Amino acid sequence: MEEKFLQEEEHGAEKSSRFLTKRDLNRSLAGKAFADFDLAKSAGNKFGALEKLKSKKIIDKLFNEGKSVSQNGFTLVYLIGELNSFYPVQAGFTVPKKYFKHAVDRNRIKRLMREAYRLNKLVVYQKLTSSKQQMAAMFVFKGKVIPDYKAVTESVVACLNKLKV
RNA sequence: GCUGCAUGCUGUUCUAUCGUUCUUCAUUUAAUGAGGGAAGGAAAGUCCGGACAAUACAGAGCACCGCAUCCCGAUAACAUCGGGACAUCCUGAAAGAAAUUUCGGGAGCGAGAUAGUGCCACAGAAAAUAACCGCCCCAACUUGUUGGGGUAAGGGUGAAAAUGUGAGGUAAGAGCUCACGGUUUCUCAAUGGAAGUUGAGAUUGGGGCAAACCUUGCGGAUUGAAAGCUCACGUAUAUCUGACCUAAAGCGCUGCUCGCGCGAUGAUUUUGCUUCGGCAGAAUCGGCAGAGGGGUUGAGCGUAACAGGUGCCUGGCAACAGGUAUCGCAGAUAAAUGAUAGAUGUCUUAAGGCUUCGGUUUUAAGAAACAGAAUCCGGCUUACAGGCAGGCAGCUUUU
RNA sequence: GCACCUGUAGCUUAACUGGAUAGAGCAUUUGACUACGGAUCAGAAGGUUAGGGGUUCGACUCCCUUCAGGUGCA
Repeated sequence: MEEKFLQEEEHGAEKSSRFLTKRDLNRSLAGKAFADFDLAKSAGNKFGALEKLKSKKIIDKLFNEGKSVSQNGFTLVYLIGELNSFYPVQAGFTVPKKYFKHAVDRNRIKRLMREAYRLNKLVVYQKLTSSKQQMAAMFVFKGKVIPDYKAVTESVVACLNKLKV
């Protein structure tokens, strides 16, 4: 089941290759060689576009079939499977509109979560690389008050450690 | 000087480390390096007006929706903006016996109540063809009652009672008459660029509500960037059921109506040729309702150069316009513009030093709002810590 | 982003074309009945009609505005 959407992506990529742009080039190249992923070479504190979870298909699949762990109001939804990316993990961050009406507050929490993930993602990368697996992940904040950076870091690290990979 | 109110402007700055996004160049083939750009006055609400895009469009009437004092101007346009005027409302002072008027300040989100319909609870005789009590006249007799009539001065009810006050007049009363006011409409004169204002004269007797229906005037084609264009993928006008129509069913012209047009020698789509007038070929063709099944939901463009910003000059009371110089100023899409640490400016509090008692300075602690672009502009509305500016009101001090 | 709808007691809802004290059911609470509880009977409390402003003599109702909640889109 996990291999299906990868095949579809490759299928589409080949057929549309006449209309490729720079962005498409990155995508097709990244998709071809997860097996060559070198932790030492690509690792670091960066968090580029290819490490972000953007495909609507995968996100739908993630919320339908994924498992979750939670800590202090932070929920991490994840799904082991193959991605169309070079990296072992693609991650996204979201805050529901229910408890935070203003876009400023939602953006602030997402930024804090992204920063915490960026600085602490190596643990997961090492695990997944050693077991040759890929994972889609989505962090959801369900609390009612805006947390500070310290609390966010603690909770995100706790979530990552709880993962059973 | 302090406090409060509304208005306008402003909306701390910098360094280091680690990062995000767009873009240019280089190395070169996937990433790395270097340079540059990266939220607001409201980016918000989506309340108006446009640009832009697609679709539609011979025509008339009706319906529907929106706007609404008047004048002059501004603007691409607006329900917007600037300047002025009036109705109306609030408030202070003065005059008068009173109605009311005059002057000052503030608001002013406002078409028509003699086109028609409707509504005005309770109370009250009566809520819009006013007679309950009262007042007056006449008649009758049982001599204080009944009947007929006149009367809107007085009573009380109410949000509102039929033009206010005074005098004449009368059987009693009444704009019935007069004076002074106010209301409606008109004429003349002065003044002003105009709306209007002021004065004189004539006329008038009609409660309120149109943010009730409505009438009048003006305006409005519909849908919104999830528009739309290109590419890729895919493609079904399948099939079944129901009632109906059988050359008029229907289709088109804005939703409806009228009217008109088309309706198989036809219509629509499409291919080839062409002397661009057409010619030839192919495919499809009654619609309605329901059931039922299938596919896509990726990429690029639109998309960042303009009713553009800033400075200066000119015109204008101003909104704004013209000229000139200069600048290029976000472009994401599960959605970039951040995190940490430190310094700095502002304010508050506490302690200390100096002082010409107005302040100034050092240290420590704390505070800093409303809020995040999503096609783009012009407005409106709402939110907003602190600071600045001029204005108004109150209190206090000095002269 | 665009278009639209709805707010009445704790909950579910009435209130006519503006007219007065905003009415009911469930829940809550007090008392009665019972040995106790339930059911039943009698009573009570609970409303900024989402907030603010306006029109009107008078507003849940009409108009404007803000807030909250919800719906739809190729």
